[in-house]
Amino acid sequence: MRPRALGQPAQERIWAAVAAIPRGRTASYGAVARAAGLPGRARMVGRALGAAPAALKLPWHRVITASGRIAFPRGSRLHAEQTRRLKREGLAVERGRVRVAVPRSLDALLWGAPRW
DNA sequence: TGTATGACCCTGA
DNA sequence: CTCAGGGCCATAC
Repeated sequence: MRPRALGQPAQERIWAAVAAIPRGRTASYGAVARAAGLPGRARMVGRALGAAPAALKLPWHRVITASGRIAFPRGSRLHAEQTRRLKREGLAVERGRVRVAVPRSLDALLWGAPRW
């Protein structure tokens, strides 16, 4: 028996939750954890993303911290990469902080931001 | 077996 | 807004 890292099911639920984040929207690590049935385990989300096979093509860039910031250190390669991808989806990113560029509806205004 | 380390979060000061 | 403290838990050493 091969030691299952992190517990297969949990990791896969996290991947599924991330895959479900709509384009142009974001979700916090904690929100993804809750959506995956793992409340309080936000750290596991980052770990699962790092371990995710590239073939899954997950929208990992749509996952940010609860405070609306990019989790990677400023100046790091991944920080730049995530910023680029978010901007390409129409989101405004300034100093590592993500802001809704253009709210498309009242719903977006009321329900926008991190939660989903 | 024990300690350290994070793609985190929440509360309080 | 920042900072510290405590919680979380799979991994690495």
